[in-house]
Order: sequence, then structure tokens, then C-alpha cells
Amino acid sequence: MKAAMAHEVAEPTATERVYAGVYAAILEQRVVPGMRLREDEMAASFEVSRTVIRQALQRLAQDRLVELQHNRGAQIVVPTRELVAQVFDARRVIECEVARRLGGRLAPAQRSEMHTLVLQEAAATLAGDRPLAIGLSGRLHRALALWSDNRIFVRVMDELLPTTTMLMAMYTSGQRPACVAHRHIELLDAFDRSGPAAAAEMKRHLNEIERSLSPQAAESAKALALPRDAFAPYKDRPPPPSRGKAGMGVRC
Amino acid sequence: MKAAMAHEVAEPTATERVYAGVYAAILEQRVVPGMRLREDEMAASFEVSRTVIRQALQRLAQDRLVELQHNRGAQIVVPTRELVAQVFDARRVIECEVARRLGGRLAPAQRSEMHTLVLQEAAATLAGDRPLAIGLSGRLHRALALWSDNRIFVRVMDELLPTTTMLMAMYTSGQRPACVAHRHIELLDAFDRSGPAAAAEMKRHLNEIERSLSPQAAESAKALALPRDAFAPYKDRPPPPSRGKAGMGVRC
DNA sequence: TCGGTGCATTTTGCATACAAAGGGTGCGTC
DNA sequence: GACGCACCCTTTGTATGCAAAATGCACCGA
Repeated sequence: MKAAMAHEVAEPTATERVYAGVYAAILEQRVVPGMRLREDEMAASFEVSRTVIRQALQRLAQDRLVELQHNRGAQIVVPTRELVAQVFDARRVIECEVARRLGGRLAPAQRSEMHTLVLQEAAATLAGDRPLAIGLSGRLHRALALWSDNRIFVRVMDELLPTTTMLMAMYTSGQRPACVAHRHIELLDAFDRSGPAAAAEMKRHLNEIERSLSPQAAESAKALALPRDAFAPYKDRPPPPSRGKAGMGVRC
Repeated sequence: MKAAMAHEVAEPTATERVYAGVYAAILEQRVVPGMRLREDEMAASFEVSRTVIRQALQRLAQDRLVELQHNRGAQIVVPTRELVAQVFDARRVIECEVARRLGGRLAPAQRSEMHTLVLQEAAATLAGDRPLAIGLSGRLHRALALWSDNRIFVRVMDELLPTTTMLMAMYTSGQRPACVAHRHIELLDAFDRSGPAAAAEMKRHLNEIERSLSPQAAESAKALALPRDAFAPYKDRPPPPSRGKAGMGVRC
């Protein structure tokens, strides 16, 4: 009964720590697309057995953050503009439908939760915490899927959001901040109106995010080796270095 | 270079055999929704280690064919009308969009492959091989997603089809055959016309399948024990008993 | 210099083991 | 007869080991 509300706060399993570590490394650009992830190196870095590494890689591959090539190991997914196009295409199909169903029908509690998330995201953006802002943005879109009363949509979003998050982190390498928070406010407004209005605004919103990504920032190095310190924070440095996480001077 | 075309024909891994074995057991109704799957029992049945069983259960849970409850093991998913509704709702959203994009635009090769699949499915239905017919039907729908040129749609279909397959097997327990093959021919016609026509026909088609499922056949036993011979074919009986697979007198 | 061969590295699949956690059951008590 | 507690069973998370397969590379010969 202690797991009733704890959910995540308890002690994460080693597998989760590795997953989160790699995820964070991607978001914070400590690893590069195409970089190879060797099992024993990671096992050494995280100080766990290869069993754990393999499970984590499996989950990462499931979320399409790394790619598993048979007998050739894992490497960070190298995003293509094609991937961006397809992900956002699919998200438009799903999320516009969700918006159409939800627009003008939000329960007060839902509306206020949406509002809270938008505010938190805006705050995170102002504070310059890009990973947090991106994460909150994802939670908002996921919450909408949840309220659509079709768990399949939630599943699809759960699959698409990690990739989207990765794309946003990779394609806007420090230069362009995540200036989409205030657009979420417009989204909130549209959801107060009607289904079609919400759908239209959702489409515009997704288009905007997509446009903010792809153009430049072509594929990086193809098969880089893993820098010795990519996951080092988990081995020898107690306080992880804030390499590019905060302090990027993000201001919208 | 031998793996170029082999793909699946080689020697399947033990994990795959277990996955396929459970999948087949579900399709052939040798296991009942809600039935518990205990690791060591399965390990004994399949004559593999629990490692393999766990991996297979993981994959089955990923495909939502079994449900993993923490510290309480795995059990066959017990389908609800709610699940049916949500799966087909989502499929309508996705597949109607796919149809809209593809209608009137099929390449000749695609059209002919579609035609072949429809014919094969009809043949399987006439032959009374329900599992095969259901599988071919799934392949058709998957092919359409593939041709939509968005791999995300394929991923979603890959997630939804196992569940759909399970539902079709479970909810039509012997009484009602899969009389939807000829409807696929109508689908083929619609795809020759236009996007909207294909989308409309797809919607009608999915509605038809959905309607053919849910009503009766409520949830079965809640937590049945695993019959000692559920997976026995893989242990002591060389030819698996054709219990309900063929010979159901399926004729449309 | 080019092409082929063989070795070393790495991953993969599988087995086994074991401590910890949690649920379920049965027993004892009231 | 009902309630509560303790024990047992199962699962879970993790580590370790090992053989087989495949890759990639280096070396060698033409």
C-alpha cells in the first residue's frame, strides 16, 4: 500500500537508472546521434551488470531512442527529417482527433490541470531548464490523450513522445530555445471553444513545433565512439556537471 | 548473407518459440482469458529456462496479449467490450486516414498484392483455417499502413493487430466464423476509386468487424489455473491436437 | 594495391543462482 | 465464525558464466 502514491519516488531499479541516465544524456547532448553504446562500457560506467544494461537498452530501443542492430549492438538513433515528418504527421492525425473530441468538453478539473501544466512549462522555459520544459510539454499532450477516454491514444503518445523529446533536444542544439510554451496557452484557449477549433489549433501548434526543428542540423557523425565520460557522472563525479543543461541563457 | 531472404525460416530462438506457442494457444483457445501463466510451469512445458519464459512474457505483455501484474505474475488478458471499443475506435482513426491517403493511388504492384492477400484469406476461410485467415487479414491491414509511407502507422498497427487477432479469436468461439473476407474485396474496390471512398469503406469494414465481436461472450473465468496440457504439444505430443483449429465447419 | 582469409572482439541467447519483496493462504486465537 | 498474523510460495531484480554467431579488422599473399 506504500506503492499507492509513491509510483516513482521509491528506489528506482538499476534498469530504470540506466534508462534515465541514457535518456538524460541524450537530452543534455552528452551523447551524439549515431554514437555506439557498448554493453560492458556502459556496465562499467553505471556499475551494474550487463543484464541491467541489456534490459535498459531494450527499453530504449522500444522507445526508439536507440537502435539495436543484430549482432552489432546499440547506437543512439540518428534522426532524419523523414523521421521528423512522420512523427509529426502521425501526431497530427492522432492529436487533432483527440482535440476534436475534447474541445469545448474539458471538465473543470482537466482544464485547470491543463492550465497548471502550461504555467509550469512556461516557468521552466523562463528558468532556462529546457529538459524540464520539454518534459512538461509532453505531459500536457499526454494528458490530453488520457482525457480522450481511449487508452490506445495514450499508448501511441507514450511511444511518440520520447522520440519527439529527443528530436527537440537534438535539433535545437542550444541555438534555439523551446519557445512554444505561450503557444500552449493559445491551445488552452482553443480547447475552451469547440472541437474543430481545438483541432485546428492543435494542428497549427504541431506544425509550428515541427517547423522549429528539422531544417539545418543534419545528421551528425555516423558511428562515433562513446566518449569515456558520457555517463561518467554516475561513476566518479558526485555532482553531474551542468554541461549545457541550464545556463544556456534560454529566454523567449 | 544467408540471412538476406531467410528472415524467419531459420531456427527461431527459444524465446520466439515460447512467444509463438502462447500466441497460438490463445488463438486456438487452449488457454482462457484470465488464466495465470506461471513461470516454472511454462519453463517445464517448453523445456527452457525461466529466462526465456520471462523474455517471452515481456514481449507478450508488450503486445498486450498477457498482463503483467507486479509480483503477481502474468495472466492472459481478459478482453472487455471497452477494449474492443477502444481498439476499433483507434483503428478507425488511423486506418481511415491511411485509406484516405491511399485510395485511388495504389501502385499496380500494391493493388495486386492486396488482391493476392484477399484471395488467400478467402481461401483460408473456406478451408476452415481461422487462425490463418485472421493472420492474413491482419497482414492486409498492415500492408496498407506500410504503403501509407509513414512508418509510425505501421508501428501502431503492429501494436493493435495482435490484440485485434486475440479479440477475434476469443469473441467468436467457434460459433461464428470470420465471414469478413468478401468484405475485403469490397475494400479493394473502394481503394480503386478515391481516398474518401476508401476511407468510408474502411470505416464500414472496421465497424462490421467490431459489431461481429463484442456482444455476448462476456468475461470468462477470472483467474483460472493453467491446465496441465495447455502447452503440452511442445513437450510430449509430436502432432498438436486439432482442438477447434480446423474442422469447425467454417463456411461463409 | 587489391582481395581474401583468419583472428579478436562483441553481441546474443540461454542457463543458473540468489536475495528481496509481495501476495496469498492457512492457522491460531478471540 | 471472524479476524489477524505468520509463513510459504512466487515473482522480481540482478549477477555471472558460457557457448555460439557475427562483425570488423588486421594481416597476408598475389
